[in-house]
Amino acid sequence: ENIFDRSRMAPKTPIKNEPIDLSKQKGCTPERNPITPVKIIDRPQPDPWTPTANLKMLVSAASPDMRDREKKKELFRPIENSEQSDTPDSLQYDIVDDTTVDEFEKQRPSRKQKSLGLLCQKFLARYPNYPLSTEKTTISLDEVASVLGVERRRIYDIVNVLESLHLVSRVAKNQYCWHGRHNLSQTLKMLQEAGELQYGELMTFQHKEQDLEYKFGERKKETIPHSQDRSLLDFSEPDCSSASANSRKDKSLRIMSQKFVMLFLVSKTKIVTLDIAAKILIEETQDTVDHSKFKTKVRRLYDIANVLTSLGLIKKVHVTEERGRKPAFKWIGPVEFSRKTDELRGDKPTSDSLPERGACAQYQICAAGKQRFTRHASFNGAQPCEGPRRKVSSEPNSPHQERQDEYCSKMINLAAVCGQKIEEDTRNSSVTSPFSLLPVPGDSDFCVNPLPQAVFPVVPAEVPSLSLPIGISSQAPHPSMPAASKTENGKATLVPNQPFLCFPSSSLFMLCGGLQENNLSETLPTAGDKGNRSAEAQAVVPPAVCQKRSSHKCTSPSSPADDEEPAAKKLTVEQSDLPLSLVVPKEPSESPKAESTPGNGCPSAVHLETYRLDLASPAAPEAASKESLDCQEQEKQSQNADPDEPPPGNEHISKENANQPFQPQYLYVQPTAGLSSFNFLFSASQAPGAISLAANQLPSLSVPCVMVPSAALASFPLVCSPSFTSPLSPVPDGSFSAAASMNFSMSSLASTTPVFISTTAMVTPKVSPAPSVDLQQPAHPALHLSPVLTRSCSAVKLDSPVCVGHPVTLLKLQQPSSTPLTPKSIRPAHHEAFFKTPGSLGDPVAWKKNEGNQTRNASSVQRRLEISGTSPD
DNA sequence: CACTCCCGCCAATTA
DNA sequence: TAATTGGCGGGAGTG
Repeated sequence: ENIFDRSRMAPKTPIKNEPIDLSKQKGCTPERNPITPVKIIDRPQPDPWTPTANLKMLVSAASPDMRDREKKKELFRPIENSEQSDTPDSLQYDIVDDTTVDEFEKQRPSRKQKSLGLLCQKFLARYPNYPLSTEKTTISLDEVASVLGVERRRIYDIVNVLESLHLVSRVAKNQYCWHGRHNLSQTLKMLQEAGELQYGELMTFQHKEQDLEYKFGERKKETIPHSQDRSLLDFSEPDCSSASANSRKDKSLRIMSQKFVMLFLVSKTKIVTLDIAAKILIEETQDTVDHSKFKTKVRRLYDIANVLTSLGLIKKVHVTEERGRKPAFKWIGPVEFSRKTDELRGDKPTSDSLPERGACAQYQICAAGKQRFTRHASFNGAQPCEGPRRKVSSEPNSPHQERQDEYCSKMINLAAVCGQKIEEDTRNSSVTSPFSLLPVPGDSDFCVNPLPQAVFPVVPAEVPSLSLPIGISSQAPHPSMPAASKTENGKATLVPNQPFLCFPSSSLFMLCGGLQENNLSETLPTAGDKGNRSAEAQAVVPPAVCQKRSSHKCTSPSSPADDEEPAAKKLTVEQSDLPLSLVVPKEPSESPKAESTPGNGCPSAVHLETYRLDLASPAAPEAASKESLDCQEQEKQSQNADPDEPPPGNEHISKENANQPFQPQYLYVQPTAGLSSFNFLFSASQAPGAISLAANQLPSLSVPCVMVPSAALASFPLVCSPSFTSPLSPVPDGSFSAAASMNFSMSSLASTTPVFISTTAMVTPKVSPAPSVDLQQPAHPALHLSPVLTRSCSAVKLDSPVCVGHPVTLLKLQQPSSTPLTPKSIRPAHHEAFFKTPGSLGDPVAWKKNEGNQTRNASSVQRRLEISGTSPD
């Protein structure tokens, strides 16, 4: 392509041709360039005349308009062509320019060519979506600005939004570190959680109230009264005392961006209209909002929306209301993860859990002030690149909150609910999905490091297929992304010589063999309920199988049935795919089985589907699921699928257990998008029942499990295995019951850092041959868990790292010699702070907030659940 | 004309 | 104090 371009370009800009750029870029960006669109990027490289930005600057100075325009055009062209339908025009345009004199060029590049969205795409094209952990990609603002031919100011617009999603972090002046999408799902989860806290109630309302106006008026009032909510929100408002300091921050594009994203994540329809968003984001009450302010907000939202669109997270649509057609954006990014969390947490969040989380989230998001988070460092903490942060000038923001938001969100929801027609915007529709697929087998990031001694049977080959890079990647099969599909089709990518499978960080899998002991007891009635939520696919495998897997791909017939059964299994699988994340409404009584059946009308199923739709590439999930299926899973699924056996999930499970000797079993949850951020590991021994076969159901948490951030998993092999059985399990809601012991590994750990978690005991990384077995779980899992956790399942939400941290069970190996991470990269402190439970945080404020909200939250949650259950959309 | 949103002034923050 | 960031809103491009 480069050549091509040059040939094309050469005539135009002789000067520009310099190879150097290429080298530069390479240096900057790791090899992996994303997708085709990236190519576009490549062009820019060639374009850049000078290796040094300065030079460029000079040149541009010399012949400002012309040069810039040319550059821009060139840069843009590729993108436009690929993305936009206008192509024809643009092409002509380009051609003309090329051939003709500069004069033509002067016809300024259409405004579109200068759009922030386009610029952002160019920007993104320069960096891999999933950079290797080893490579640190630093972004020099000056350089990027010069290369892209724009003023720095514009780069800030992009970077700020990216930073809000933790795709980049500020390392130093003029320097940002590119993280890529590795943490995106986690970030989104967090945002979702935070969003739920802030806006969750609204959702409920919307459901109830159909009348928009009603909301505006009365609802607003009602909501306001909840003073407690306020506390949750850290966003300081201008009025606050600290206003001066905070004011800027408050309005910051970053925060706006996060809030904006939250709205999407909270919204059932995933559609948010600009005006509503603007209203919500405006601090003042809606009524007071003056027009100018509103206008300004909208402008900003466009800026943010452009970037998000470039990221492939949203797309433009129009909603038709009574009043007319309004511009809106629809979330097309991963959704499930969020759902999962909910589910996991259980509907019934204990009062504690929710608040806590909320608090944590809040901190991150909002508060810059308090902790060192100034720049959202909290999120970044784990990342290698992290560097100096700006000082936080002021204190904690005043507790403030925007009631408005709530009601705005309500409104939004209502609107959505009310039935608006949504039209995709033609403009954006063409946008290609930004995600690059990089599930490269070889990629270090995705590969699990082999332990010196393969302790565990590693994930079977089957598994590998499962893991895809974050939800998106999983979708590879999607037609749009042929390349991906190919790779993925292959089942597991094993790294040569390595016992472990490579998988994208997001993917989940797992397993360890555990002992079986009480398993049966574990199957609880709850399982059924929970089952719904619970992981879709779980399988119990005989030990033999495990071994096989470990060493070899699943192809081997470890389990008789496993290998074959494709069709039926697939179907089941698909459903199962849905990650826990999906909001599966917990339905109280429903047995999972129904869900398990494909096509069932179960609400959960519906949701799942919906999500899929939302996903950029709908097809992907299925494929992913297929791939992902393990033999075990397949078996299970097959069983589930079997019409013959519709036994309730619990029974089902138990049955299996009975049939098969308990031995080390593996359970893995598919890494669907929802799950992407977290991985669950269940010991086989654990209550199988808990993990209902039913695909969509969430497993009951009663089972001891370990949740690990996907990132963590990716980097190293996990060992876990709480073999103990938990007695409790009867948590009706399926939330993780107290019984379940859960350990979270912190994402904070650098991906590279190996983490081992065992419910019972610690395992040294290298050593654990059979950690699970060896370690005995204390009788009561609760011990390990923080009180909070024990109390409320909800607290345990998968996603929230918050919960993590309980020292006892968790082992963090901070710096394994093996990992190259720089000391900086590892920042336990941050993480801890970030994730800590409120109690651990010790932040009084947060704590208070939590408490205050607890009751409320719980109620809201339930409401939500109900709603979700009933309305599949 | 309504939407979008580019552009760049200039203030807040940092270094 | 100089430089970096980034809020903000005028007003232009687009349909």
